[in-house]
Amino acid sequence: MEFNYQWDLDISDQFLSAEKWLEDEEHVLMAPEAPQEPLQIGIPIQADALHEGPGSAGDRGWENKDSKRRVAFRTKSEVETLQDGYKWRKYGKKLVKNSPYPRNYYKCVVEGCSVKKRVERDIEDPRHVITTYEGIHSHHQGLL
DNA sequence: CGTTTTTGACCCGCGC
DNA sequence: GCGCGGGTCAAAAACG
Repeated sequence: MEFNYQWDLDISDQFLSAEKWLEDEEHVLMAPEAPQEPLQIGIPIQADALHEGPGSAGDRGWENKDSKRRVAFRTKSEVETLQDGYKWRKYGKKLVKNSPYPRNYYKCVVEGCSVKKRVERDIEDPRHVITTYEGIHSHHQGLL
C-alpha cells in the first residue's frame, strides 16, 4: 500500500483545532506518512510516522490522485461529530466495501469555501475515527 | 418556518 | 460496454 499524502498545505487552523481535541478528549493524531513542515508547529500531538494506516485494510480511495490537498487524522473518539471550529453540512453517507461502518461526507458551509471532509470509523479500532480534510479554507475559522 | 439531515438515486471513472 | 465502488445531489423529513 502506497501512501502519497500531501502535507504541503497550510493547515494551521486544523492543527489548532486538533490541539483543542487533545485538550478535550486526549485524542491521538496519527499521520500515515511522515509529514514535514505542518506537524512541526509544536503541537503536543503524537505523530506516528509511517503508520500502517487504515488503508492497510484496503484501498480507501484517498491516495493522491490529483493534487488535491488532503490531510488525514486518526483520532481517538467515540463520536465523529467533533467540534473543529468549522461548520459543516453533511451531504452524504455511504457504506463502503471494506468497512462495516458508514462513511460520512461533510462540506464547509461558508460560501466560496469548498473544503470537504470525510469521517469514518477505523475498522480495526472502532474507538478511533478517521477524519480526512480535503482542500484549504478560504476564510478564517471562528464561524461557530 | 428556515435550516440541516436523511437516504436512495444518480453519476462518473476505471477495470475487466 | 458494462458493472462495481465511491462521491454527490436533492427531495423529503426532521429539527429547533
